[in-house]
Amino acid sequence: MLISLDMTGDDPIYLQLRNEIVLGIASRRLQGGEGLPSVRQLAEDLGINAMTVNKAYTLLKEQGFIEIDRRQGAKVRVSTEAAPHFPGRWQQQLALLIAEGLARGMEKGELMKTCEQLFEILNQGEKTQ
Amino acid sequence: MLISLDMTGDDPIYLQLRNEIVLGIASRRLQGGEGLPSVRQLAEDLGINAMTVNKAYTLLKEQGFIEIDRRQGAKVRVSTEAAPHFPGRWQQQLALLIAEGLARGMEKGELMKTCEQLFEILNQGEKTQ
Amino acid sequence: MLISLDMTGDDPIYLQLRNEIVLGIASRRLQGGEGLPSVRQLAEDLGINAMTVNKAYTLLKEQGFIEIDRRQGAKVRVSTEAAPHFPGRWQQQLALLIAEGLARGMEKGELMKTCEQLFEILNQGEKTQ
Amino acid sequence: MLISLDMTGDDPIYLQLRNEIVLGIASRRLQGGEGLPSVRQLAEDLGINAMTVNKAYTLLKEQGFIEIDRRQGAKVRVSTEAAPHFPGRWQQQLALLIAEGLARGMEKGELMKTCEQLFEILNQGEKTQ
DNA sequence: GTGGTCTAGACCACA
DNA sequence: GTGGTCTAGACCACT
Repeated sequence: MLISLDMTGDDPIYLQLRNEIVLGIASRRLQGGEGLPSVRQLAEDLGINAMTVNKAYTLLKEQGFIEIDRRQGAKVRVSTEAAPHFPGRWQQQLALLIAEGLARGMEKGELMKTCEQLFEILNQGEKTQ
Repeated sequence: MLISLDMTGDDPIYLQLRNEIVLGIASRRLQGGEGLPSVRQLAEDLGINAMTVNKAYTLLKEQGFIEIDRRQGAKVRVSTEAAPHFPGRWQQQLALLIAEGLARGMEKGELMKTCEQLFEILNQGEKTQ
Repeated sequence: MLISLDMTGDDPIYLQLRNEIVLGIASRRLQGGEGLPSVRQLAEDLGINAMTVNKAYTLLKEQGFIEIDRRQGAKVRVSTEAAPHFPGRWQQQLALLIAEGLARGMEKGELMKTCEQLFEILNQGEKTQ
Repeated sequence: MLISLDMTGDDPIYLQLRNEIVLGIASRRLQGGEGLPSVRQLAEDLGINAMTVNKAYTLLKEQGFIEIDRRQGAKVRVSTEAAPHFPGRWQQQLALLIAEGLARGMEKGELMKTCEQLFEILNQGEKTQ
């Protein structure tokens, strides 16, 4: 799976990495149960600090996207049960994005169509960026 | 319009303020053409520094949500035709949120329903948080 | 002659007005010796404060573009002899603009062509904005 | 690279600093990819506040002249392909300067020669002021 | 180490 | 009155 990071952008690297992995899981390029590269391996491949990768993995674990086994390394979580402090923050962010569209005069149909398209693209395992 | 800020959270105050105003515009609690409080006034009301409010206003101006008139202060932009560097970043963020839902096993219907509900709540001018 | 002002933009109104008049002189929509509207008249036409117009006229007089006669009002200066503190500042600003082009990788031919086109457009008395 | 600021003039310091850096890039005193001093370092060297330097850097970043890397600080952008909201404003300013020349009776040849000279001076990496 | 954010208080340009 | 700029000093996030 290709991971692209922008070192000069405003977003912290560990967040970019976390987001890329979430996108990978959603598009099933990363299957449930599939193992992730080790922290050191991935750090070397991406040319970044191991602590940065570790931070991304820890975040993903806290948010319920992956599981970390000290012996087997990290792997994508299979079934998704409860996820810590998920819905509130997520809905809040989604509401903000929708508000931005509304504030710019976006119609309901236009918004729903965009959401549906993005969903389909991800669900078919194609790459969005 | 009530504005609530979390001074202890991780999100910068100027961003929270910017977001609250965007939500206000989307929900029409702030009408197009309506004047916003002056930088100093709002800073005093919220108990924050004027430069912080200034930063939020400047950001909103750059993103096309408000206009700043040297004589009358800031006011909500009426017709939001021009949207500087909008769609790319916005779609990217939306795709990420949808991916988070997908990665947690959310169904398409569930997602679309959530989006629609959020849209309706905002469009009816009710408060979301 | 049409004068368009942007009340919400970043540039001060008196400067916008000064610039519009300079453009008018350059394109000969305002002929040498031609009288300008009185301060009060122009202020009323444009819907701005008379002091703002006065400031623009004073600036134009200081820079040698117009002459102000207390009895006859303001009129475009006919022959252009010496102009106070002109060349230094003007060359400096021109150098900065050219530098911006260079810093963005603009070629010499591209730059010269742009300058020539702008010159011709103005010299033919057509409107540029 | 020497940077001279006029603390008593009308131009904001952050703008003067921004302009000096643009001139430096255009004249290749600052090479593409070259690192700029850190915000604090430059502020101390110039005897100004760090936030003022920060504002100049942020502006240069938004206008595509430099990149800011959280790890290595700011550096001159190598390939300047993307130029956010560049041409319109730039042409407008250039047209105004040319109009000032025209309104003072400057001939076409004189203007073109001046532009060419300024271009060559910058392109040869010599200092203009 | 880096840049990003925030504060309290000041002065200035504009209208 | 408005926003724009600047200062000195502080704390935080990221790497």
